[in-house]
Amino acid sequence: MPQKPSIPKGTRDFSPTEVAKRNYIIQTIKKQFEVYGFQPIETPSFENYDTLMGKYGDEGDRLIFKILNSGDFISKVDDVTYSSKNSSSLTPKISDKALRYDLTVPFARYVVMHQNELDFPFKRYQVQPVWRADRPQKGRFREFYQCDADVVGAKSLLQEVEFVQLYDAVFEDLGLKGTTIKINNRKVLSGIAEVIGAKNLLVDFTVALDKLDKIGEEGVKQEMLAKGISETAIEKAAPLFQMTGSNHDQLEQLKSLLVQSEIGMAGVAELEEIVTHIEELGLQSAKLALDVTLARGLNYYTGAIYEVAAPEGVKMGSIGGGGRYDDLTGIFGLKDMSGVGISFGLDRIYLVLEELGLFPESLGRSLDVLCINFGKEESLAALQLVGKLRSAGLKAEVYPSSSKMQKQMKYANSRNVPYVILIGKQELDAGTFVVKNMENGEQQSYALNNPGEFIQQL
RNA sequence: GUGGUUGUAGCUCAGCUGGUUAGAGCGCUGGAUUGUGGUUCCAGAGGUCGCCGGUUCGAACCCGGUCUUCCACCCCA
Repeated sequence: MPQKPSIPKGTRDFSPTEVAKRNYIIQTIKKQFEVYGFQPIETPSFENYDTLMGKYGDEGDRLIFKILNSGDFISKVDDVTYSSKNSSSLTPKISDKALRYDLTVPFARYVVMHQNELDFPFKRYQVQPVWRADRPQKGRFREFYQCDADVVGAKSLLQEVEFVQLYDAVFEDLGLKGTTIKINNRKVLSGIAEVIGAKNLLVDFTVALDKLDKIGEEGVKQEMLAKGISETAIEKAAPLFQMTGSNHDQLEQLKSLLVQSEIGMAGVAELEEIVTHIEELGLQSAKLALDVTLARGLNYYTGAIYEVAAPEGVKMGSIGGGGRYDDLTGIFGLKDMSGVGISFGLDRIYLVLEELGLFPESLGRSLDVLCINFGKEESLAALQLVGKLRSAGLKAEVYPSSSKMQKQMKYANSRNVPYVILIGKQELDAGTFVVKNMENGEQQSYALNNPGEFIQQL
């Protein structure tokens, strides 16, 4: 009985066309990363269990794919743990490796391990798959690519400014107009929590606030109440729900709200500097928008937070995100190493470009020229010609067998080949080859000993 | 992790209150057309109805389980 082929939930096969499109996005991103001075590194697909666990919160721990130990791992578990049937205490005893969950934590580990070889500030980029044991949905996979660029060892806000420009540059290159780069600052959120007297409920407060555009003002208030935030605190936070106007208008409103909070004012000052710089430098097609409700779950962010929204009308979660983390390497024993970085979600950008029809047409072209095969003698001449075309950098091939012309033409058609070359008996005798333009059907004849004439026409 | 949803030919989908040999369009293969594709005409191939079990004289259809898809939570790229 043959096994029915299948792949795990949330994973995908990629066809030649899909790979071409994905590579197009990756190359565009990598090119800008390098133009901005980042260097590539790669890290293993799986890390030590302890490297990853505890870095992403309880929710994150649940979504990490653990790798079962090799050998007779179960016999090494003590009876008490084994019979307790408690997954969280049993897992670390039967698994000491786990699949990479993102690229930031492995990068932090990398920086600490290689600190003596690195020149700081160190700017690295990394394009690799990550894995999450999530339940798949549209734009959510269990295996997907992240494209990260981070700087460690530089506290200057100029880095934050550059990352906004980098986002803009990539989306401009991809022809993706109208993206919104949302920006906020963790210090502002801390300040607000402080001012309203909910300092110890910062996380619950920000998570609830983050949902404003989704569940509305009433929904947010209810969730805050449910999380134990007092009504007077929520009352004080009320101005946040009505923040309107330009980035600067909103900053002014924040200032009056946060005047009592040192950390809050520091966050506002940072935001102001970034926003002002970007205004002076200008952006090509993206829009920078201050969004006080932007929270982002990852708890290692300490300063700026970014999130990129697809153009209006495209229903898709964020296509990129990032921020400043002052002490990411601290957990691995390297103190005072500030980092800031951004990430592009390749798979989601793909879906957005597909939905908007923004992939260049040439990506579907796997072949520039197909040579029709008329028989033994003719195909030899065809191979010689194809060799010259290949030297000129054209993707060219001879149809492998002298099937019916109709079949060969159909093949050319379905492979989207723009030019078909015919070398039959007549041409061979005359020392010529005929080029058929598949788009308009026009045919032109060239000398076999001078294919350069044809190549120049392209 | 919670709740829901989907699965029929390579693709997109029909298939009535359970009732003979499960259909269409597109695609594919062959022919009309022995040196010309994307239009047309003719013919043909192709299906364990996701999988396992149950109810029934009888199941694509009803029930249970399982896998998958998509959606809402949770969270997130």
